[in-house]
Amino acid sequence: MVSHLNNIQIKNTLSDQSNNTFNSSMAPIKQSTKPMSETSFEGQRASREFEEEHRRDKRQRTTITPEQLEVLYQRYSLDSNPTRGVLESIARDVGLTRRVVQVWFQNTRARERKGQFRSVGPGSSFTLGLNHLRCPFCRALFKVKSALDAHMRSRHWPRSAIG
Amino acid sequence: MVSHLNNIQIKNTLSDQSNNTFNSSMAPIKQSTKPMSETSFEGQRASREFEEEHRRDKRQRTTITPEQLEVLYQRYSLDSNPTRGVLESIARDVGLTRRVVQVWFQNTRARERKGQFRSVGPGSSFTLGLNHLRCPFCRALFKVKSALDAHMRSRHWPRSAIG
DNA sequence: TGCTAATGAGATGTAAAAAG
DNA sequence: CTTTTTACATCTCATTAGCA
Repeated sequence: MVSHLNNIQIKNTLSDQSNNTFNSSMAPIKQSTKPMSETSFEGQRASREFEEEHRRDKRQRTTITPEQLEVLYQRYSLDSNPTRGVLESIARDVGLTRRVVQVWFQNTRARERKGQFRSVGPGSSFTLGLNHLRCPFCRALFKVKSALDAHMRSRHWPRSAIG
Repeated sequence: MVSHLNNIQIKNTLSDQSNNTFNSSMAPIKQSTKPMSETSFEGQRASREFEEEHRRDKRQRTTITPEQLEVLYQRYSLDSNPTRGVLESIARDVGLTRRVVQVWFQNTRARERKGQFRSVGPGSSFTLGLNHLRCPFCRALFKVKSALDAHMRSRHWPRSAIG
């Protein structure tokens, strides 16, 4: 239950960012977010390529790009519980490791259970802050739901709904 | 439960700024290469690299040139919420760090939200100090709107203003 | 002095880790 | 696997401060 009094726990993030420049200490290559080869999803991660050898003490947070997200959601709509093989296929497809994709599916399932999953349909919206709605695919912000809906329809058409 | 933190918890306010890119702090490279105006203060700033390491108590204000502004506004008109990758692309494009461009977009969004996309204070009175209109791209001043419009058309023609 | 780049704090989203 | 927690990344909003 982590009853440590880590409430206070001054986060070292302050010093983190400072000395976070690519140090020379080569940490054991855990191979998490390897710079995917020359797939269609390479652009955004260019700046992270020299981050592949992650820091020992730092958590390596993968930034999933909107393009990758779109594919992931699309596959998720087809099967939210893919087998290991399918998982690896998806991973290769989007250019992420199997582990990352797996975690994403786990988190997305949990998110959906909690009811905060891409409710493209009527009803709930992605409220955030005051009157800001964020598109789940790209990160565009909108002030009203109708605008977000229009954006979703035009830019991220849910073709998987066709039956 | 998600017991949100009511405790002290020193915030990691750095989360927004100085991220892990090759240029964390210092690095007087930020100053954009001034194309035409070779002023003297630039020289003294550049030659102060070493001293800058010790005294970084001063805030480093980047001067964005009209040329850079023009590109920034152009990209902004296409997408006011660029993804990380796009942001870096823009940064490379204009020759500024990603952080600077990011801050510019944040400030510009805030400015736009407040209804002052650029200049022109509240009350919709075009009075800018002394009945002056300022070009959003360069900083040229005009007394009447028609003059500004003409200037905009001739010098900063918005060819792709509409996506 | 006005405009605005930069900073700080609070809030939100979520990838990754820990607990179950 | 699920549920919960942690850490990090980014946003808004308010404020500070640098330069023409």
